[in-house]
Order: sequence, then C-alpha cells, then structure tokens
Amino acid sequence: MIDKLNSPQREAVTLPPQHALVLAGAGSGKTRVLTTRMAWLIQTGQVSPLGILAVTFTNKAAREMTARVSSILPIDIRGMWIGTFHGLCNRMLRAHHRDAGLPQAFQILDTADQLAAIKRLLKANGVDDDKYPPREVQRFINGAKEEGQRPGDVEAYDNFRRRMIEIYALYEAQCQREGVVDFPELLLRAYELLSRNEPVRAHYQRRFKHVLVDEFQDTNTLQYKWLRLLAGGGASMFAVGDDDQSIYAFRGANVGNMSDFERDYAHGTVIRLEQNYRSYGHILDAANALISHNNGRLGKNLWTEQGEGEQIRVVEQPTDLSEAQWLVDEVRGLISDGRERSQIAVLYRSNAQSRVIEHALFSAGVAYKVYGGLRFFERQEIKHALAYLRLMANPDDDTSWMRVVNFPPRGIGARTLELLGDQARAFDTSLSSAVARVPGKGGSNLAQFAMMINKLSFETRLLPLPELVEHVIAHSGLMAHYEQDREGADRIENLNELVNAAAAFVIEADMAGLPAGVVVQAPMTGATTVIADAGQDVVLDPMQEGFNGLSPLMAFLSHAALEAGDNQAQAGQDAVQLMTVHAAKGLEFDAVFITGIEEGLFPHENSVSDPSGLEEERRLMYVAITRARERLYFSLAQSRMLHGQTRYAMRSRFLSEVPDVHMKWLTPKQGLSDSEPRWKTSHYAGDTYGRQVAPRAAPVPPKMLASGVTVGAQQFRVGQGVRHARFGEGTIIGLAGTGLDAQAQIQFRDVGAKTLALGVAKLDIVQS
DNA sequence: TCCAGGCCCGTTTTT
DNA sequence: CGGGCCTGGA
Repeated sequence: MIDKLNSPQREAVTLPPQHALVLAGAGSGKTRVLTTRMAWLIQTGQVSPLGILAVTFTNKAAREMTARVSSILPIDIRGMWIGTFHGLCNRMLRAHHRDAGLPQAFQILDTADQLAAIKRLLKANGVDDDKYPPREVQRFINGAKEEGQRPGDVEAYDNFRRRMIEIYALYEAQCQREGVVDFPELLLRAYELLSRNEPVRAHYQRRFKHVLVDEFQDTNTLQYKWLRLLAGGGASMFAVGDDDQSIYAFRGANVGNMSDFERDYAHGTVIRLEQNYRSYGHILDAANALISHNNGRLGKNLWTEQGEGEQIRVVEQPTDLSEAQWLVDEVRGLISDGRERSQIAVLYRSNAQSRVIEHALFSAGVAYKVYGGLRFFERQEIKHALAYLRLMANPDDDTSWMRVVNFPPRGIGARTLELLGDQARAFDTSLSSAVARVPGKGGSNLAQFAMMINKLSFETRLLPLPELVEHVIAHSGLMAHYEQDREGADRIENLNELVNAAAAFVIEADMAGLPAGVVVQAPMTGATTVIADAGQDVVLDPMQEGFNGLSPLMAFLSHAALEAGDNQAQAGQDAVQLMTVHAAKGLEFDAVFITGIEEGLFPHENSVSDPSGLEEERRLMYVAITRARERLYFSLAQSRMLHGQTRYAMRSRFLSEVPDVHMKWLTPKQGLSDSEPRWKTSHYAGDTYGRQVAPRAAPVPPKMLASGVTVGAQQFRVGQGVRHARFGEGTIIGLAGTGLDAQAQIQFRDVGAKTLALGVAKLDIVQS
C-alpha cells in the first residue's frame, strides 16, 4: 500500500495520530495521500472505519475519495463519514433535528430558492428593493452566516446595516416557520448544535478519531470552526491543501485558515509534497516562476523527474476572431497527430469568451463540450416537479407553493396571491393554511389547487418513489402543459429523466447504503444503527429504515438539493473540453490552451486594483498552467469584442512574469510602445516537431489599432504614456469604444489603475 | 394571463 | 452584442 509512495508522501500517510498540514502542490498525489492515509489507519488497526471523518467540497471529490479508499481496502465503507461539508451537516441535522430545532423533514433551499424566498420576504414586508436589492440581501445574509453570525452578532454601525440585520432576522423567522434551510444554514446549524449541545458534541468527539480535510485552502471561517469543534475531543486533524491554488476568496474562502491551522494545530508538522507527476519541466518552471511573484506564500517549489519537455507555445493574434481561428487550426493539427479530443482543453478566464471559440469549433466541425451550463436539477421543469414533490412532503413550504401555485397557469393571479399572503401573515400561518380565508373567484381557484395537492399526497402515499414521481408529474398538470408546448419536447424528456433518476436513486440506496442521513452500518454484521438525539446508538430494522429514517421521497429531495447533477452539457463522445480556469481546477490534460491572456481580462480588470485580487488572479493563472501534462499554449488577442464594443488591450503582465526560456513565440514578439502595428503576418512555419502547418490567409490587421482611438484632436493608443492633472503619469493599458463614448483604462504610477472617459477626462500625451 | 419590447448590465461558483 | 428581467398594454 505504501511502498509505491515517495518519501514525503509516505511520511504523511504514516504519521502518528497528531495534527498535520500537508502542503500538496499541483499534481503531487494529493488525493492518493489522503485516501492511502485513511486505508493505512484502518488497516493498521489504529481506527475503525467509523472513527474517520473525511470532508471535501464537491460531491465529485467525495465520490472519488470513497471509490479510491474502497479500491485499496476491501472494507464496507458504508459507515464511514466521507462527504461534502453540506452533506455531512445535513446528515447530522437529520439525526438530531429536534436538538437542532428543525422538523425532521426540513427542506433544503438551493441558491435560487433562497433568492425567491428573499424576494417574497421583501415584498411581504414592504421593503424597498431598490435600496435593498434581493441579491445584496442574500449576499449579506450568507456572508454573516459564513462568519458564524446570527442577526444579533452582526455589528450595526450604520442605518443601512441595521435594516439589513432586521431583514436577516425576518428571513430567519420565515425559514423557521416554513421548515426550510439554506446552504450556509446547514453549516451554521450543525456548528451551533455541536457547540451548544454537550452530549451530542461529546458523542461525535468521541467517535471521530481522525478528521481529514481536502482542499483546505478553500474552507471558510465557519467550516474551520465546525472542524475545530469536531476535532476538539482529541481527534487528529489532517488538512491537505495548496495555498497557491486558492482561487475562491470571492465566495468566502479564507486562505488564512492555512496559516492559522499551522500555528494552532500543526505546530510545525507541515509536510510538503513538491514532486510533480503531471507536467514536464518547462511547464512546471513557468508555473513556479509566475507564482513566486506572490507574497506571503507558505512556500513550495514543484519539481519533476520528467525531462524539460516542450516550451510553451505563445501566439498573439490581432482579434478574438483570429485567435479562435488559429486555435481551431491548431486543435485540428493536434487531433490529426493522433491526440484524443478529450485530452485537449481550452481554458478561458470568463464564460463570455467561449462563444467565439465555440462558433469557430462548430463551423469547423470539431466536436467540443462546454462545462458550466445549467445542471439537471436546476432546470425549470425539474424545479417545478420538485416543488410539487416538496409539497407532498411539506405543504407549508411557501417557496415551493409560490413556485407552482399558478404553474401551469390556473387562473390565480398576482392580486389573489397578494391577498393570500396578507391572510397568511395576519394569522401567522403558511400560505397553504391560509387558503380558506381568501374569498371570491381567485379563492375558489386557490381552493382547487390546495385540493389537488391534498389529493396527490393521498394518492401517492403508498407508492414507491419512482411511481410517486411519475404520478405527480402526470397529475399535477406539468406533463400536459409541456405536451401542449411546441418547444416542450426537451422538457418532457427531462421530466422522464427525473423518474429514471428516482429509480436509480432507490437502487443505489439499496446497494450502496445510504445517500444522506444518519444511519451507521457496522461493517461486519451489517447491523444498522441510528445515532439518537442524546448521542446513544439505537438499533433499527434495516429493512424498514432504508433511508436513514427519512422517507424515500425526503431522501431524494435532499439528494436533489445537495447534488444538482452534472454541469457539462453533452456527455459521451470524445470531444475537446472548453471551460473556465476555475472549472479546470483539479483536472489535467495532455494539451492545454490558455486563451485571452490580456490585461483587463486575465488578470481581470475588476481584480487588478487591489493587491490581494491581483494575487488571486495570479494563482488562477498558476492553476491554469499546471493543468497541462505535455503541451501548453498561451494565446492572446490585441482586440476583442466585449459588451458590444471593440476593446484593445495589452499583453498580460503574467506573460512577462514567465521567463522567456520557457516560451516559444509562434507569432512575432515586439515591443509594446512600437508605433507600428504589432501584427505583421500570420504565418508561422510548423511546430517544434517540424510538423507542417497548412498555410492560410493572413488575417487582416485591424485598421484602428495603429491609430487607436481618436477623441477630439487627440489620438490614444494602448501602451501610450499620459498625464492627468490629479492622478499623475500613467500608461494606457486598455481602450474601448469610439468618439465621446471612448474609455481608457490607465495604469497610473502612483494611484493604480483607473478607467476614464476620454470625452471628459483631460489627458496630456507624454512622449516616451 | 400573456407576450413583446424596452432596459440594464456584463468575472470567477459549489453546496 | 446578448441575455435576463421587468413592465405595460392587449
């Protein structure tokens, strides 16, 4: 098990029970160390599978971890707590729902449900949603929860925040009344449960001897607090992460947790995995050199025993269109050289860049796959069906009620619903319970809807899950509605797929044990136990309690909320992989294209003004580079269409942070302040292997580039020096628009980057 | 209730 | 430019 490991890997795997921080560089065998560690602890008898808690961020990572542990050790992994933060907290809350102050059948709101609930709340309370936009409110509430703060804990230093806090409190009351829980609430409730309830805390602290955390650099404040509580009874915490791959600060991740952890727990037990098994030398050294420009790193230098390999191929094109065209030609070359399409990845900083590339690939007939679209359980028709199903389980779920009360349309208008809402509020009940209080025609339509929900509940109460789902889809009017819709074919197919998903879910639960909830199964005897409220184990009949004490429907609904499904458009067939750099984290490919490496795009203009933002962009570039095994391309365009206007940008600073020796320019590399157009001709003769590249027509250089943008009597170009009365001297790093609408992005020497309207700002041109 | 057209906005995203 | 959202008129 451990003899195939290198020495730091083996050291990490076989560490005695103590806290440790493993700094695992890209491609250094992180998952292998984590899973082997678990298997080793079990095999050497140091801990039973039940004493291990392993936590990840994504379901995919959790599945992979489970699969790899069970492939190393032929043990029953059913009783092990391997899962996502949210999945494990859900499991804990179901088991101790009473102590946590929740109904056992609490529903989970996904991000969209939560937003809908907030909109409804603001309307009901007459909050001005211009001053308090729902998204802003959502950010505020989730931000507070992720810091572990309830309304009473948030500091109210101005009126705006005071009002926000009031809204937060109202929102909490609404969720509580409806029996629903949003994503951050799952974590916060579980944390509060452990911190306030001594018996429950003692139970879990006694149980878990080893707590292992994947992607530790992505944890937020609350997740770290939760871990500290769980491990507070003497468990060993084994945290694996890479501060250089921290790219989720914008959603609350706190890289600082890593250095805090080292200080508070690891006390110097820091193991560095620096040998990289993925990439060749040029690629790795480029990544090392780039990331060395960041400050405050925990420190790490990747190396490889593989040779230096090929240099990074760099291409600069005049426009985004020609960049895409070049890319398609190059991709076809790679394919005709015998590379698999699925081993070719095209990465970009932002989703908007994909369209031009998709268009070019599509026109050329190259199969491709785009990651990041709508996921299965997020589709409109699926969310509607789930809303009906939720009402079967809990008619007081107002979010679901509102979603389908008039879908398909059944003559219940805004006016009626407003009335219903008023009644519900006046009597402090759910919408469902307030139906009888609404008179008139709208009221009778409402009553009919409520009756239908009741009838459906009754009809389906004894049905197995797949038939239940099928029945609800068929008799709620959903199916009929989409059958009438000329463009409803896809939606019908998805609804049928939902029935299949329910069937698969039941089979999976039978075979692999329990997807969510509280059951713990002893590996040898197969006896099923449920952790009771006071932390005592109660044996249940496994045949009766197949879903952890939850009904199959409830378990399925939790599953749907916690695992929204694949977010890749078309599965199957061998296809070129298109995705954002964020989505590529954790993946690897033989050949990688990093596109749009321009100032303003990568690093993104919204991030360059503050140092920490720029460093995160640099880490993003580091992640992108380290995805490549053999071949890496950098590409950029001098101009591109963005927001309906042509924009001009300079080469990204990241290009100059990679030493020249690692790069080979396939297009001419010239100075930026050159007044000549940088683009001369487009042909480059073959690659380093001498493969001949078919000659093609030279793209036409954009006419505007040489002259730049003209405003009044002044002509502005990218790279030009300018002086501003207040901001001082600077360099134009981006131009967009024409005439009086034209804007320039300027990097000032003293005050940083600013975007100025050229029709307004007074600028002098400085001769360099 | 429904749909068309105007309007606004534009980084990254998992649970 | 293009998508999502809201509003106002039929």
